Amino acid sequence: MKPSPTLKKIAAQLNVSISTVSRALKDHPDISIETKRKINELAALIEYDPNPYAVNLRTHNNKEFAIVVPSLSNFFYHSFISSIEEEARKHGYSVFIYRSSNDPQIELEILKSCRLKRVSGVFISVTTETKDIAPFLKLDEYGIPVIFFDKVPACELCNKICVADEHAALLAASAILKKGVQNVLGIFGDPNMSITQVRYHTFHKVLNEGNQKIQLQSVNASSADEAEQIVLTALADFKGRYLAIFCMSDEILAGVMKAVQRKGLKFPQDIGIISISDGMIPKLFYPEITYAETSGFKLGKLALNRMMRCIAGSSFAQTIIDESHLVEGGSI
Amino acid sequence: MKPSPTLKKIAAQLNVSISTVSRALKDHPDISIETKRKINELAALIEYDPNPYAVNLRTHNNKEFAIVVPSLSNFFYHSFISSIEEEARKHGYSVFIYRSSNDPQIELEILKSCRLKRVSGVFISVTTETKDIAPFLKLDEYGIPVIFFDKVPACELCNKICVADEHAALLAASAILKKGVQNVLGIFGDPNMSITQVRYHTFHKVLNEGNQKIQLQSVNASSADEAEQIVLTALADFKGRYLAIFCMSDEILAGVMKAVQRKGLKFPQDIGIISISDGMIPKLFYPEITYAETSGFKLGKLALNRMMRCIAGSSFAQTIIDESHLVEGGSI
DNA sequence: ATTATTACCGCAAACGTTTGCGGTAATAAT
DNA sequence: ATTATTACCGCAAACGTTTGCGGTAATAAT
Repeated sequence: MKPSPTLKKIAAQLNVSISTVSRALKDHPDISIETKRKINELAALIEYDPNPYAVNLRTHNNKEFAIVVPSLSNFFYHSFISSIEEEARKHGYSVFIYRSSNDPQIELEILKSCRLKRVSGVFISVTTETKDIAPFLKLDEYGIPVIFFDKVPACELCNKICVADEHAALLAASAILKKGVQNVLGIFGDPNMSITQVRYHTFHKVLNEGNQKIQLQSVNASSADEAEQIVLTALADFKGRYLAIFCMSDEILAGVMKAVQRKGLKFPQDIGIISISDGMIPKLFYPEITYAETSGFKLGKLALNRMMRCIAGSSFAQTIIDESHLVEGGSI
Repeated sequence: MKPSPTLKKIAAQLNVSISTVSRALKDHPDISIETKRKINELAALIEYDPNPYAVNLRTHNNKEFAIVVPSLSNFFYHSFISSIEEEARKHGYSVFIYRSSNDPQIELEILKSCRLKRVSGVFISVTTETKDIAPFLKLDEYGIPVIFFDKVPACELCNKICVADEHAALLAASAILKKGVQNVLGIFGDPNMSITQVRYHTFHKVLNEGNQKIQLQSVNASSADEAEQIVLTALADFKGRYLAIFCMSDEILAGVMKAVQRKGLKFPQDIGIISISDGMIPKLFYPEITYAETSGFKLGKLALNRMMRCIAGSSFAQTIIDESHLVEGGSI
């Protein structure tokens, strides 16, 4: 366990003061080029790097962003995080990721840690059980901007970056209308989640506003297995009539596909399928599933942009919503 | 931007010294219960939390692990990381995740940051281009244990945690033998990766040692699309004969399934499929794909256990290899 | 030859902790 | 009534930086 190089050691070796070394390494104009040269040389030789704890204790600022997510296994997060990281690096920030395991207690600990470490900013997708936004406001009090994404709390004066729930649902519904399908089964997730409500509402509104007669049935499924069962019974109900199934999420799509394969149905001939997705699952099937895309990439750039403004002093709260687009796969 | 509570403020308010406050909060026996009570009360009231930078500067130890991965979109990582986190929490450690984007340069920066922050330990899956292990040895010099997992460098005296490449390939090959299939197509990934070599070697060895006459053909595919093409041409070659396809990875499985669906083949009747996987992709199909599992969960526990021993002073390098098991899905 | 400017550097305090050591008042032992 | 013990607390240094301020020697201006 060898000791780390410090300013003090450089100073002693070169018979100068610690302040001089510190200033030389920061290229301060007060220091002569000759001493700067000597100091930089020695520093490079012994591989000096400033102790971040000492620096932070003194200066109270670090260049780090924290991203907090409930889980890692999510393609949307993946693209969002990649995007943020790439952009943050350009601004000289590094980012690390915390995982809350969808546990509000752990989330709280993570937030506290972010606060104590005085990170420059926090991007967070909250737990499904997160109700209390006080801890987030507290971060703000300490001058740490918080930007919510994907799973956002119901809070007016927060910065939020949302996937295009509404637009995606609209695109999917429009696609169904264009196909002239008569019977539609919509499968949605947890009815308590705002994402579900928005998608449900928009989907229904668009389908009902179209001047076609559509028999629309909607149900909620809390798991892939449940979605599978729903489809199996629906297939019996709609026997003989062409049915289009709308899947609100990848998880539901997975269950639906299980049922479709189990029954040996071909799409788009026997049945129509359309989904909202980040694009991974839909591409596993043939024909590929048609979906309204919710990619995190552009959103990440927007989020970081918003963050930089917050750091620059903007206290203006804003909700940014991405646009979606339809990816035709041939499943409807 | 309100100021943080500090020991000094508590001390001033209560007319005691900073040392007394510090000791009281740590339940030091030198402090009377009465003063302890007062101090703890005030600390709770103003929500005092020690400044981690000051603490670390003084004590040189934090209770944090870093996990470094090339990418987040990987189910094996997901289970491995979950497992590590869960276990680490029990030991009072928190963990954060760094993402190298498979870029050796970024990886280097992350390692440096880990070193400067004197994290308690690093779990890392290296970049595919990482050749130089010097930076890792340097961490060791500073007393920071490094445990490699999944993508590990060729280095004898390192702690490594590996998925059960050999065992998984063996299980898959044995399953094929048991089914008595005559024609086998093995599709493997990048032939330069050690993981590919091990799986290839074992798979071939087991199939050839079985005293059955098997026509085995193996190819490498660097993408899902390539795997799909391979299957399409193979189906023409093996026309009329029952074929079993072994997929070394999820990516290859995805390509294979594309071809199988495109041709409208049913498994296990028309074709047999078996894979090595963490279990997500295989469960999307019906029947589910039979696969040899490479789960990170148990491995994570083992890795953390090894880490705790390293921290306790063990300098003994060890390679831990997980066992795999076959998950029957009905695809062969 | 005195004064003002410039170039260069160091002192010392501060950030917020932890901890060895010593010190006083109260109690217990001679 | 003196000495030894105990209970409780504070001083001060240290961790490794940064930075305002002042200070000296050399140069430029009077």
